[in-house]
Amino acid sequence: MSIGETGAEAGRPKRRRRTPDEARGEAIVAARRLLIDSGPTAITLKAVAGQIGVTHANLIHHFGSAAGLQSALMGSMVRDLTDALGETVALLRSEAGAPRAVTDSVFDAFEKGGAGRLAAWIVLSGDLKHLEPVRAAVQDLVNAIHERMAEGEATRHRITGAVLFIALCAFGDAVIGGPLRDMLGRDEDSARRIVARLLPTFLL
Amino acid sequence: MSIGETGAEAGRPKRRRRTPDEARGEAIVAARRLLIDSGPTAITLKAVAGQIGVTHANLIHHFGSAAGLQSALMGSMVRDLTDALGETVALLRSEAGAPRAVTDSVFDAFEKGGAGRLAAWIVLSGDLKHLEPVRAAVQDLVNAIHERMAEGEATRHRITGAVLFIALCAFGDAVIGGPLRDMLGRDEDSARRIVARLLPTFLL
DNA sequence: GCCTATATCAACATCGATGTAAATTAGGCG
DNA sequence: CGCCTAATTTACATCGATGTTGATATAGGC
Repeated sequence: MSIGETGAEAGRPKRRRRTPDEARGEAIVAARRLLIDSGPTAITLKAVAGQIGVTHANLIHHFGSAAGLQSALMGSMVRDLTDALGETVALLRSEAGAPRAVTDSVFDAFEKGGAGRLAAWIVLSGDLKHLEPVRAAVQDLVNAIHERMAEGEATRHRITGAVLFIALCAFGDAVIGGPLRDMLGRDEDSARRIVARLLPTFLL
Repeated sequence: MSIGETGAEAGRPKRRRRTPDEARGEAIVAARRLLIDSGPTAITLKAVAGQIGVTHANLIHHFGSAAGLQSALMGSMVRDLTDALGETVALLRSEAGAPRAVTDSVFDAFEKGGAGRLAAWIVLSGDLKHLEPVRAAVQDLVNAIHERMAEGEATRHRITGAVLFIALCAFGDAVIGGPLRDMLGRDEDSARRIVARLLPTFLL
C-alpha cells in the first residue's frame, strides 16, 4: 500500500541503479510535488525519498545535505520561472504580443509548477540569493517591451512600471488568487482579464 | 549573557508572574517578530520563550501546544489585517476616500505587522480556515465602495474587480515588492502610485 | 500574616529529521 | 565471465522541537 510498492512481482531487481542525473531529477520532481501539494514543511528527506522509492541516505548522497536538496529544488524552479518569462520575451519579439497573450504568458510563468508559491517561500525564508537569476529574466522582459514600442512612445520608466504591475498581479494571483477570488465570487480568469485590460494604459 | 539576564541585582524576584492574558500577549508579539525577521520556521517554542524570558513549557501551559501558539498567532495577525481593512471601509464612508488614500490604506493593511507575509504562510501551509475572518472584511470593503458610488454608475461586478485588483497588488507588494522593485530599479512608492492611478478606471 | 490557586520552572521522555559509516549490489568494462 | 566503481541500503548516532510531570514560588484573598 505504500507508495513505492507496485506489487509483488519477484522478477524486478530489489535495487534500481540510476545515473546521478536521473536520481537528482526524480528527487526534484517529487520534492516539487510535495511543495505544491503540502507546503514547504512537507519537503523532508524521508518524504521525498519515499516518493521515488529510495532511502533518505541516498538523497544525502546525491545532494550532500537536506539544504542541498532544497537549494537544488529552488534552483530548478527558478530556472523554470525564468524560462517561462523568456517565452514571454519571445512572444513580445514576435508579432503576437497582444496584451491578453502577454498577460497569460506571465501569469502562466508564475502559476506553472508552483513558481509563485516557491518565490513566496524563498522570500519568507530569506534566501533571496536564489531569486537572483530572476533579475536577468525580468530585465530581459523590460528590454523586449522597449524594443517593441515605437521610439519615445513609452519611456523606460513606464515600461518598468508595467512590468512591476503585471508581475505583482501574477504573483499575487498565483499565491492567494484562489481564496481571494472565492471571497469575492469572481471566476478563475478575473485577474487575467483585468490585467490585460489595464496593460495598454501604461504605454500610451 | 543570555537574554533574560539584565544584571546581578538581587532585589528582583526570580520569577515574574503574569496574568494569562499578559503572558499570551507577550508571546504573540514575540512570535510575530520572529516571523517577520526570520520566517515561519523560526517560530519555535524555545525561541519565542527565550524572547520573553520564560521556558517553553510555560508556553505550552498557556497555548496548549505548539500548534495552539501558531494558531493564536495567525488569529491575532488576521484580526489586525481585518481591523486595518475596516479602517479602509471607514475611510471610504467618510469624505476622504480619494484613490491614493484608499490605496495607502489597503497597502498598509497588508504591510503592517507582516500581515501579507503571514497570509502567504497560511496559504502555503494550507491552513485556509485561518483566513476565514478576512472574507467578511473583504466583503465589507466591497459594500463600502458600493455605497459610495452613485446608483448604477458602478456595478457590483466592477467593484469586486477593483477590490481583487487592489488586494492582489497590495499582497504582492508586501511579499515580493522589495526584491522586485530592486530588480526594476523602482522606488519604494512605485506600486502604490500605479495602483492609485489605475483605481478610478474601474468605476467609470 | 497565612493560604490557596496557579503561573512558572527544572528535569525527563519522545519523536522525527538529519547525518554518518560500513556493508551490499547493480551494471559497465576488461 | 569476473572485477571494480559507485549507487544504494542498513544500522546507528545526533540534535532539536515538542510534550509531560512533579516541584516551586508568586500574587491575591481571607
